[in-house]
Amino acid sequence: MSNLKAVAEHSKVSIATVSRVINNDPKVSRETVLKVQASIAALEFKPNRVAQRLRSSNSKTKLLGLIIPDIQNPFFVDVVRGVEDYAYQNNFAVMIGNFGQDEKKEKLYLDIFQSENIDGLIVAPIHGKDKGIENLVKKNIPVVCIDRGLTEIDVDVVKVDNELGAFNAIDHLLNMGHKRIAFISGNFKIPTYIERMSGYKKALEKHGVAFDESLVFARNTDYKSGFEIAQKILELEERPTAIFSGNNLLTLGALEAIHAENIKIPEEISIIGFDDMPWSISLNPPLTAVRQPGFDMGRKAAEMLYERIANPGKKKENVILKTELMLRKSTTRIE
Amino acid sequence: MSNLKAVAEHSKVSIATVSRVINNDPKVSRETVLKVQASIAALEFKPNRVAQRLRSSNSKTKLLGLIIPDIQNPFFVDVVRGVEDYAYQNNFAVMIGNFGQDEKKEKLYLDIFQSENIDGLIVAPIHGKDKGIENLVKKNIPVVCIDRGLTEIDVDVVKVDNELGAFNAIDHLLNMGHKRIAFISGNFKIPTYIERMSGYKKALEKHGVAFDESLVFARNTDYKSGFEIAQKILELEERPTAIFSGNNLLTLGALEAIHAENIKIPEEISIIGFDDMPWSISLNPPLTAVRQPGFDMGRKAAEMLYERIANPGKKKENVILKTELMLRKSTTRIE
DNA sequence: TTGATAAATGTAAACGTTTACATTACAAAT
DNA sequence: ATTTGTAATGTAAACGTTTACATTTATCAA
Repeated sequence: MSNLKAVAEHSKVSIATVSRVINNDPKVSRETVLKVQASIAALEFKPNRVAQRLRSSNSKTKLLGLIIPDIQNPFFVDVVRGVEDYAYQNNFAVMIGNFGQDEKKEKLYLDIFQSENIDGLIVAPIHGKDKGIENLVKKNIPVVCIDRGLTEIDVDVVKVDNELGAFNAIDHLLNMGHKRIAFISGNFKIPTYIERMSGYKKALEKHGVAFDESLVFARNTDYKSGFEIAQKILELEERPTAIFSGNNLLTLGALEAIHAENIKIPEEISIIGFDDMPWSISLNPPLTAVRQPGFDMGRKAAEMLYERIANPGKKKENVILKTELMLRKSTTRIE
Repeated sequence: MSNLKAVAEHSKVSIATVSRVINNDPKVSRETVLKVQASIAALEFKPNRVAQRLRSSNSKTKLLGLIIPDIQNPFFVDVVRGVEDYAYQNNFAVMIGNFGQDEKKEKLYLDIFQSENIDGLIVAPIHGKDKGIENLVKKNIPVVCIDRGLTEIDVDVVKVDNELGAFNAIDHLLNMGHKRIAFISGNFKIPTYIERMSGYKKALEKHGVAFDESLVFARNTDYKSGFEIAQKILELEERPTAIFSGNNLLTLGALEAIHAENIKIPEEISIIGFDDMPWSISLNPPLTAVRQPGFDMGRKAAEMLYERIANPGKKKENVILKTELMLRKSTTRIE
């Protein structure tokens, strides 16, 4: 690869001048700008971003870190797309780390990204007391948390009103006459699920239905967990009339378990899933789901990160986006 | 962040010695190793990967580029997971670029990744004559192509036998008595679709069914295209009895169009999708699909890249993985 | 003509590493 | 006592930029 020096020699100026040209420094004459640009084109010179990043701490070389819990979860894919969309428009490159709910892996990515001198980080913390992320914030590295916040420290957050989202879903079921509603949750270490649980309880309260702990199941957030938990639910002596499933992978697993038992949805059991997906409408039957605006969350987070990089001292923000209950065919009224 | 110098001062050795310690250079005494390691721990020193990368060209700082056409396509998500899995085990970091079938964006990522001094690149070329990628290969930057190869130049490739995959699907439909089989394809600039088309034709040939160009539709590879093309297909005066859909997003779009018209699958129309997905089994009805081993492709590509980095001169490889036809409920026999 | 001021360009240090080469210390061989 | 060899460590240049500061050149007022 050609470098500044080569360009400088080619156009018979100093490397400083070339550097100024590529950085649009106004104090270089029109004439030399053209000359240098010609050389740059001739030699197909591209500035080395590694050297740029090493030299200048002030985010000349735009690089952004994005750490997500599970790239198999289409919700996070939407988030990635949102971040990437904004980044691309603003000439940032994005480095993605996927930690699959493995705390060690999350830590590793935190370290690597730091060592890569990223300008800022967007991350979905594995839990609310994530020390690794706290440290970054304390070091004044720009951080925006997504989907989940941090409890011990003030930080920018973009999330969804999980409590209200869950509340609305359960409220809908209760309105349709359901009383025994099972909840397939993710691990309660994850703040999101704590909030959804809280929405679940509040809705029951509102309708004067007693909370029954034996209807709540929390394991991992993957397909298999959904499948296994649903199997257990279906075996219960007094079978629930409805299931509220905590994320899209759990829902898929649950659906498979239900279909495997040849149980009819919604006649024999109703189901609402958290997370709406492109295929929800093509499922059997079309799934009633709580829609999270993943793309918007990603975009908003990137935007906020951008602002924080530009202005590190500014007050921390807490953005809460709305969910939407998408009514389809997987729920029905019972008496 | 603390640096080599700080550690050197703390442990009263030269920075060269510290560098040797972090690189496990055998020619440093047991004693000093311990002393330096203590300082490293005390100061929480992490080597700056940017500086490492700048200084040493020989891939000390393991960084890998991965460029994919569409992160919304779960097939590519599987590929990403495969690559990441291998990378993580071998202490590589992965930088991901998603170009959304936009050639400009692909070019930009190619440039950026190069400027980032990546050690190697895994990429799904936008078409077979991709000059940008050709250039990288010519510059001896380790490159592995995935899903699609390059026609003009010898390069490592990991792909799937698209022709055979499509052949088997169409053969299955023909065996069940279908004669008018529509093909919802992606753009024929993309080699994958050329190959699938070829399999489609060969199957027709085998069964002595005349090829009817008006049954082939090629547009983009997204949800919307699938929906719109399916609408057109359903409006055809003589409606096809089966649809072969070129990728999972197209399939989803097509399904929605079919459901919107209240047309029964498979009684009124059969459908097979290329790409099997976790939710295929929960679709209405469970979808017969051609399964591509995305995760394995990703892992294999990463592995090959690793080998090429270690041994740049080695002969280029061409790995072709098998597809599998997952028989479910979206196809039926007709007379 | 001179001196002052501004504009354009150049010089060289710095960013945090790696590494070729030089130096030191010490044991073993002469 | 001198040489030789080896192991451990240090010195300084290099990677490709940016940028504070210095220098040159041009412009213009006096």
